[in-house]
Amino acid sequence: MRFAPSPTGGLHLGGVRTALFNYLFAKQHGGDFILRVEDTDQTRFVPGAEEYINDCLDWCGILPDESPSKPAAFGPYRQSERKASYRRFAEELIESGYAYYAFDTAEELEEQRKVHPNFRYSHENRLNLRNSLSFNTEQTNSLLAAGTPHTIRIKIPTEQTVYFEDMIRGAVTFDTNLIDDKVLLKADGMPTYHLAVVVDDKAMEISHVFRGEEWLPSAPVHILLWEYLGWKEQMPNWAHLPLILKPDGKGKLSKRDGDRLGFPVYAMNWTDPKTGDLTKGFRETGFLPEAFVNMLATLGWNDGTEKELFTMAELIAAFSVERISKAGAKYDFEKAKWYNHEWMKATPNAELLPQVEAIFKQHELELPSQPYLNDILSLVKERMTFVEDFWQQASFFFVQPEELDLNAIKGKWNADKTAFFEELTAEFESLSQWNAEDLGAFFKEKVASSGMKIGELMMPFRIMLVGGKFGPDVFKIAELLGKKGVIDRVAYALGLLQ
RNA sequence: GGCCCGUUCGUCUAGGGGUUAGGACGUUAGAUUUUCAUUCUAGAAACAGGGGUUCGAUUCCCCUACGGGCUACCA
Repeated sequence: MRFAPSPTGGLHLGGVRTALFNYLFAKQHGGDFILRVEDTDQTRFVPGAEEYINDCLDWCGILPDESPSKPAAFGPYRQSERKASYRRFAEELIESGYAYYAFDTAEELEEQRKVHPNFRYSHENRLNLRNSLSFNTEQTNSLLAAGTPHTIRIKIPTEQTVYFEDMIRGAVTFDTNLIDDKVLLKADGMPTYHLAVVVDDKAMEISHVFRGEEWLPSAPVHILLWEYLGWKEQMPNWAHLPLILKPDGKGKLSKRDGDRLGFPVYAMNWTDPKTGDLTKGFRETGFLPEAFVNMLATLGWNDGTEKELFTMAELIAAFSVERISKAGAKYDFEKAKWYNHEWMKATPNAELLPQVEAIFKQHELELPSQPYLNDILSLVKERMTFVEDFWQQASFFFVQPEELDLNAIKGKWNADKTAFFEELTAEFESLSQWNAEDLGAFFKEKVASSGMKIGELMMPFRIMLVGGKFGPDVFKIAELLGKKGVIDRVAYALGLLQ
């Protein structure tokens, strides 16, 4: 068995999900995994896209089979390199009466659409248009001999019902009277997607096609093509996946929605080589690949239990195409963040540390020692949704805050409090133990003997160390900051309070 | 307009002829944390509508409505 995710899979959330489902299915059934990259239209082909898609899938942990049973000869194919082959099959269809040459220019057809708003190139009007069905053999041959630009169109039959069994939707039927004669080969000699998928899937011996629901209406054309080319027996199974929709409003999720609503829609940063526009990726937004994959897999699929957190191995074991839902899903970035938070907590520090260290580079700071960093990460990890949050949560450990939120304490400040902190730090000097527990006990004892309330002194202490009303346990912070750090910060704050 | 696909809390979904219609995100309240966040507990919140079939429909069938997709020499 071989599997092929949709052609542009990798760029967009939906595309990555298609590839993921494809991968899970292939892993379960022992199939090779092929990434099918198609560049049917050279003007649309984007340099670097193929490598980018591979990098995205690699980051997600979706990897082509390392030892495919039939490697080189089985693609992935570049359509621009296989022009002759597509032409040959298109002409074969003409010979067998399933297709025809069409000489109408794009402009002529456009004109038709202006006059007849519901214009379709079909059995209803094909004999009134300029093609090898309405012309006699002589006319056609002379046009061909003169090198007249032309397309090749499929001749859709009348009065037939195309039926197929979709792995997700079950029986789907189409009335051929309502299907138009799609272009198979364009005037420039390149195939359209319709011809290309069929020819390539045959050549690659694809057994299962996973693609988005937007392809459902063209499925009958593909099925007819498999039949007319004489390959009916080898036709793959189809699975049309539900679409991922905009969180608000209407329609499919697009990369513009991400920009507009402030979340990524691509797996990784992508810079369009033509426009230079950057589209932000989940990786660069701070998502862990495990969380990204988990979030994608549970968008439109579940295992029937209440389990929501899955590793890749668990997904491979639990996945089934039948349990993919049929309806489109509005994308919810809040839930995506929750997945990342859960995975952040589940990921060992050692794996997070390299990314945390990168933050120090960004801020051009000297890297603290690993054990120290590790302790701090443990302390703030569960408060973080993204690795980037580390800075917001813990930067005060490494940089003494210059701006302190003094407003919170200034109003009630008095000489007694100044005295309290001066004495406190003096006594710190002689403390032999320096850990959160002892510090807390010492602090409380000291407060009690001062006659003041603990609530009046805890907050000032926190603000002196952290700079604001946030952060983990004060004494934990004090412990990690070290004796000298604490004494310095209290002195600094006292100076500001004078 | 035509065709195809779909429709359970705001969102993602479980369920499936007889259920207190379950979970998660979000939200609200309370507890913990003498901060903030986390965490915990509790609450509000859904079967699109109408016809059948049936003793009984959220579940099966039909219609309508709504949503989405496609309707290019784009994929």
